[in-house]
Amino acid sequence: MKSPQRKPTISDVAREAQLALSTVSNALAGKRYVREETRAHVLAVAERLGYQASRVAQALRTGRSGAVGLLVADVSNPSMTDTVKGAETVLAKAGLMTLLCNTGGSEERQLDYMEMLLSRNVDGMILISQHVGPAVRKLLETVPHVLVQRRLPDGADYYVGSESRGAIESVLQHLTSLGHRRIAFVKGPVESSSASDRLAAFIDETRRRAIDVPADYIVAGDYSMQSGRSAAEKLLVLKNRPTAIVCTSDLTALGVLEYSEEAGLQVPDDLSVTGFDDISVVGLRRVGLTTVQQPRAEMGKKAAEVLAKLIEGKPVRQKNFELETRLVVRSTTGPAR
Amino acid sequence: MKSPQRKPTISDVAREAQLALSTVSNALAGKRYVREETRAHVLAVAERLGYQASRVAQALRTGRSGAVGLLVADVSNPSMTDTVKGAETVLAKAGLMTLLCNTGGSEERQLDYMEMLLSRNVDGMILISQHVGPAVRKLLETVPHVLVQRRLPDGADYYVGSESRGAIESVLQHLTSLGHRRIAFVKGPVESSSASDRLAAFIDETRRRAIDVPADYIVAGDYSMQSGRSAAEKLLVLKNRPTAIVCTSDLTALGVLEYSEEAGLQVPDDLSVTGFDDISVVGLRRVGLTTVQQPRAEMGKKAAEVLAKLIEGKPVRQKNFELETRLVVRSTTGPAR
DNA sequence: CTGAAAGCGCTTACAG
DNA sequence: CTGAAAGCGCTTACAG
Repeated sequence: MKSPQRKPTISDVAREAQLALSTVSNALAGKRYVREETRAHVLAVAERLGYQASRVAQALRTGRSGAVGLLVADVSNPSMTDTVKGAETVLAKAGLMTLLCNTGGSEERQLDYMEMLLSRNVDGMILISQHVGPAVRKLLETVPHVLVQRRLPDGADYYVGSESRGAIESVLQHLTSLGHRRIAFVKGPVESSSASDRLAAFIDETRRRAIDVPADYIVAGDYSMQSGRSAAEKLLVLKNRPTAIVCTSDLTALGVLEYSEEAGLQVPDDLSVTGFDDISVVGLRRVGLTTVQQPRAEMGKKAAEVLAKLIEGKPVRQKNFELETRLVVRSTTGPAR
Repeated sequence: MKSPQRKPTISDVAREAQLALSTVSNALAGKRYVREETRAHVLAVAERLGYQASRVAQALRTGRSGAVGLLVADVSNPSMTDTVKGAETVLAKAGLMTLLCNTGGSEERQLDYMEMLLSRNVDGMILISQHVGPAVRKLLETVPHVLVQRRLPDGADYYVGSESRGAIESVLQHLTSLGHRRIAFVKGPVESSSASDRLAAFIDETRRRAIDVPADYIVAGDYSMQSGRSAAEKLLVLKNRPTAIVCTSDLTALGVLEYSEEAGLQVPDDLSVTGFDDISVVGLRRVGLTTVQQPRAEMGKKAAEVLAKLIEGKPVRQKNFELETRLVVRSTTGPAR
């Protein structure tokens, strides 16, 4: 009579099957030469006892935990959430569990999490828009990892992002074709490489089109809705007010819209606004935001695919993956007055 | 000279500190009687070597993994995402890591995940809107757990939800005060206890107010935007068309709005619509959805708090937590014509 | 093809 | 207050 509480272990299976522990292990793993009958017998006994191998013991013995750390600034931010889901789904298929770490954008919390992950022997990490300073890199050296949306300029890491330059280019193409020449820009967080890519693209593209961008047309932001509001607040009091505002996140664009409409402006008659991401709600006709569609779920999936390969020791030749973006024109952009 | 690759283990610390392994372990754990000087010495050596205890080894030895499974149907669904974040944050503070499991609403995947979690010796589980059938309950028996938003009628589990009845009551109070008598209702998924709570409340409250609800005023839905669209499609062709549609999720309400406006109706002049959740975007003036605010983050936090206590073996007397909801009136509801 | 033994890195009685 | 030893549940050379 076994205690009903205790989970059966591999020894229980071995005893019940009248075989050595190692034979059971080999049979279960499907490795080495185990006679077909033996294996079948082992499997049957394991099944009957309801045996489930302890991943904890396996992890200790093999050094591989079958788990991956997923670090993200804010899981509840709609522009991250699909990436998280995409990554988790692919990881699960690859037999890897996801340890979710919501860092809130704090480097300290990020480092704490990373150490916890390392003490749990994670097989790898995915960092979505995380800090990549020296302390972080130090820890990353010891483990396979993929960076998403934020990287270091040296390009030494595996990186998945989206194509910034083409995106900004298509936004400017669209706005200038509507006659806009006074175009402002709301930046993303300074630490973010994708934010600086977009800014650089904006500067280059406006220059190329001989569009003059006064210094006060470029305002700070951090991808949040609130930063959109304050950006709008600053831009709309300018003497030579912009006729269009390019935002680098949908939430920011929504903040700009909200503030501008509260201030009595008509969109798009008085002001055109563009976003970045195409989060689900902005496609509603009530919102109708013109924006750059980013393949958010695909970015998560791609990052997970690359990481899974790295973990399995398969080579991944390409280091940088810049997925394609696409401009979606809706109703927040119109002809310049 | 140590290999730079290998992480230091407790033996390394013991050797370096010239002490027995067990003394180091005791010093680090802060347990038992270890002389202050000894402890200080151990700590210093551990620090110097950069020693981090292996959680994997600890988990195997103690049976406690310090990890918790968080099961959710869809992390990218804005009505779940704050709950996930709230739970993760509180768990992290309690020293528990979160294993994220995106089940996609499939009971099979849920069960697979649960077995994986069990094989990893998780200390507990939080199930957000998950299945709670016999197979699931069987597995739950072996581990502390808290259910969120969906429970079994027997009330045997710890449960965190939101107050459905008062919410529906306030919606009906609001609509009837605007003169609505033809009020339709879009249901949530049938397996969901909160969905059935809301339906029951709707039926009771309309009856109490002597409002007649024809059978075809109550239509199926699953909280998704798409189900809102199809619900609207069905409702708007009825001969005796409703003047108001009560939805049990914001996404559904957005779907209803979208379809109705495409069909040429004016909201709220031709039709009033209410939601449930108050996800962030519906508060924008462009959307302006009248809805029931649910304390989503708090639900996650509460669930995590309860679970953390259960794991620490502290008693939690209250089994059911129904957090308060609040009606937020915006611009999708108006007088019945 | 099968079995006996060591060991992954810890914690915890137990003895001193 | 400190140390020697067993054991958590596995996998993996190694020998047969």
